[in-house]
Amino acid sequence: MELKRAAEGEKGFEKVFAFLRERLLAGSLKPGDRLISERELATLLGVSRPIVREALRALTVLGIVEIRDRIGTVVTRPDVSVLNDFFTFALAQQADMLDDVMQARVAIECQAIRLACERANIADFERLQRALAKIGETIDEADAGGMADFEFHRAIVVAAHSETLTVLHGSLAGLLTHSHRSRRELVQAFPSMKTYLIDDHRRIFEAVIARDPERADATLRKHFAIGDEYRRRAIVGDIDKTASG
Amino acid sequence: MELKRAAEGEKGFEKVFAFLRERLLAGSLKPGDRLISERELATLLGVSRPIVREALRALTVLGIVEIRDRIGTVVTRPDVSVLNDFFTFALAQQADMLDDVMQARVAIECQAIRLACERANIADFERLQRALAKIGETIDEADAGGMADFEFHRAIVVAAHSETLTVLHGSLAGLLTHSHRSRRELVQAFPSMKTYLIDDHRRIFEAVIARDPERADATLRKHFAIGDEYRRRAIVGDIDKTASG
DNA sequence: TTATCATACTGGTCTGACCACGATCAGACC
DNA sequence: GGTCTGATCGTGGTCAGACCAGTATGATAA
Repeated sequence: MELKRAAEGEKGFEKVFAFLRERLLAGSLKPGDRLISERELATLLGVSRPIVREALRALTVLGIVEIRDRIGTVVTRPDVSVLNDFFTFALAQQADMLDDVMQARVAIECQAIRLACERANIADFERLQRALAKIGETIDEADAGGMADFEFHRAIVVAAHSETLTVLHGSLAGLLTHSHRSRRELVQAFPSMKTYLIDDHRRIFEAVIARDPERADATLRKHFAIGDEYRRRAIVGDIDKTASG
Repeated sequence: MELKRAAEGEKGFEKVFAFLRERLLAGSLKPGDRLISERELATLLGVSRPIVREALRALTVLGIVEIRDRIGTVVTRPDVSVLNDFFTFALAQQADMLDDVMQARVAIECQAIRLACERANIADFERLQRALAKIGETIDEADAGGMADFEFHRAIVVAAHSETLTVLHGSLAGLLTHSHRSRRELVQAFPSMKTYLIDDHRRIFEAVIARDPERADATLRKHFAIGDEYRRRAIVGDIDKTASG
């Protein structure tokens, strides 16, 4: 794609950034590797050092690279915390993005649970079971409860044994972390939510145990839909009429 | 001029970045606002211009700000597409697992098609229709055929009207681009694949038109599964016994 | 009033320098 | 011979001033 014009057409910052991007994407620069010095990079690409520093700083805020004072620049393992930075900024005005990110999380998790049904091993089952138990134990605690919820869903993705899905889910879930707290406050407003949380997660767990992808997917999807419904009611101010039907 | 390094604790880049972050989070800098010039910012914070540029560039890659040549730096509306860079880099480092990335793509696309069933408008339908027609027209061409295939799937995601999904799909599809060519070569080896390609995409299209999320998801999922099956056979060297199964 | 042009300002970049500190290895010391 | 020490070199971190190429604006000319 656009990787090939790296050394030629672009100029200045773009040139350096594209150069490094190419190496990073191609795999010739792996996590742990140390880049050549800023000065060498500058002369190599025919630009000045400040420009090189712009590019390195850009990669730094993207979490791709780490500049170590008086040591050098090393490639790091992508860190999700970058997304939190972005998210903090993004949320300053545009709160509607949350729903969008949530859609992506649902996507990843539903695919993950399908794979989990195929690939999960005993250890995965046990992890899910522990997370499920934790959800029951911490149902009345806001923070711990949210944590337990998060752990359960993470366990699903881990059970899929797909690193890509794990990374994506971790990133997306991280973005949603900020809203977790407010979401858990719903539990106080909607007493019926407690049984929903416990039963729903148990049903999801059972579907995975049964290694039934379709059921697991459907159950998980329904789980998210109900969560949305609760949130919708909270906005409307409709307090717990769920039992009435 | 005196150097006031101990002034604010942070220094250099951090100082500028923190300064701007404050204004951005506090809301005193809103989208559309134009920042003061780099030179003014530099003298204001007691740093040099290159440092200011590092900070501005950092905000640029985060999608918070846009540097316009000879115009100035303006605050932009946060855009999810900045995550594209991050995900591209992050996923590239585990590129050995193409199949893994494919799973993520399936995840995104299946979720997208569900949303598309709800949100697609006439323009989306028309785009899908055009892409579908293109697939039929280019069925015998390797490159154009692959492009048409990609366009169709992209049209699905676009129809979901979710920027996050679009960005993620774009990143993942980009990573899979390298394998596209080899995949299209299968069409030559498996004549039956032509009807598969055309009919399958048409069925997917019809499901979206019918606004039937379940059917669309299932059909799309099956579409991917069949593609996998063809690839598996190609590896085994089993040439076109598809009609039998 | 309108059209043209000079000027001041913007970002984009380069050059060359200084600092403080880590790494390294030769030489001194035990 | 082995260990310690210290000078040198390389690194990132930063600065100051300069030039370029366009834009925006206002003053001047038509």
